[in-house]
Amino acid sequence: MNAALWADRPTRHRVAAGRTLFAQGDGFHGVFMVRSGTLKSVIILADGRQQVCAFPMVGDVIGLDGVVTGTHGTTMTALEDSHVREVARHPWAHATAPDPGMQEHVSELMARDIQRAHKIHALLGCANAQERLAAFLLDQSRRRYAQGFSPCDFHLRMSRAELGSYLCMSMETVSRTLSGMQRKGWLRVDKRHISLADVGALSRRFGALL
Amino acid sequence: MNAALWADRPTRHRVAAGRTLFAQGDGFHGVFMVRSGTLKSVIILADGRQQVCAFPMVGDVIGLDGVVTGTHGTTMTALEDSHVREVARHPWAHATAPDPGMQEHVSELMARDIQRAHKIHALLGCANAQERLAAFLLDQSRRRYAQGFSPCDFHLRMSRAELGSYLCMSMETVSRTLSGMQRKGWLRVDKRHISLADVGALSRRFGALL
DNA sequence: CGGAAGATTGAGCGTAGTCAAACCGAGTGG
DNA sequence: CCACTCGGTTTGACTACGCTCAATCTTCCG
Repeated sequence: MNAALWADRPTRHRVAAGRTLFAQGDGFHGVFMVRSGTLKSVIILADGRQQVCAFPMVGDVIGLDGVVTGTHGTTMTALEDSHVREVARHPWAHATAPDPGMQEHVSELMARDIQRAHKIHALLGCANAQERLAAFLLDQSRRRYAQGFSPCDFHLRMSRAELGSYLCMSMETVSRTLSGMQRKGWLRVDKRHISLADVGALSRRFGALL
Repeated sequence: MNAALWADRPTRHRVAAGRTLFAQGDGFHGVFMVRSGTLKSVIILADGRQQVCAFPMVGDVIGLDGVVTGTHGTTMTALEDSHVREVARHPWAHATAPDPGMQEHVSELMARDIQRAHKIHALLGCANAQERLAAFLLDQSRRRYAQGFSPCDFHLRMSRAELGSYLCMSMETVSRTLSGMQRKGWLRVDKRHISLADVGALSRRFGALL
């Protein structure tokens, strides 16, 4: 809400593309807010299987999951050169009266995270491959638009495999489904660049999923 | 952590089986903690499709998602007669200095919710029907055990259809998979009663998913 | 130029969904 | 007491969506 709250905290970090901010199992460092760029949050199961849980972007708060256990539950890797700001080192571990305004704000962002997770759960349970992908693209469109960019043209920062993991489908299905949508004239795909032909029509067809 | 914090709040509610505590779209009432019983949290998409997001049980905090938007994002229905306690009516809506200890505690529970959501996402992405169901049963086993009950015998409070929705599979697949596990001698199924034959063996085989 | 990583496309297969029938237990009422 | 309904469950048969395996192509970069 009011980012100026932490203006006096000089705890900025640059995370180069491909570098990890923190890894699953690491001791809890703190909570960060993404200032620029895109990252991916990955869970690694005990047997090595991996799952992308989120693609945090500008404004998102990351590292919250470590609050409970004291160790991070996911590995956070930058998909492109990104900047994050540490908004709280030990927001709840120390009983030393924390900044109430900060905690209030972080709580709101946590609630938004929970809501988002529920929606993804619904998406995975209710939607097929095409619907999932369309919903994801519409979400990306919205978020880019909210940042002042065109809602019709944007670059995906993640590989087909990463996107597939996030949406719980194989990268081949991602590729095939994108091709199919292009064949239907809904969008244009050029590598990772997406041009939505008619955002309104897409929203009307797939908006129920968001 | 210290439930005594709110001991002076007499805001308890009884929710009879089948009744809803709050519905999607309702104005935000408050945050509740489950004191007894089991509920289900359901998202209803714009086109009517439904998705079970969680089965809150004793100790879980519910209603958090309404904090951001001011309206509840899910419908919360009791699967059996349950009791909840309102732990905060408007924890963040009013800037009037809220109880910092309460907010701290709620934040921890929100973080746990986020972690849980990530694990479910991983489960849906990485595991097949059998693995999902086994992971769910092991989770139930643990939670019952944590409440002082046997980890081997417990009652499922939800129907096959509700369980299937939660795990993103059809109720027929739930039924078939349970039958298959019984055939392998891993457990006994009698209606909604589950008897795990060897929790250790199950954990060894499917523990990687939790 | 050659190697690597990502993306696309095809062929074949398998898991889980859909449709349908039968079963079961709990209520309800004739 | 039996017949009936109704919701939940089980099981079968068939289908299809998406996965796996594999080949090809592009782009990027040493």
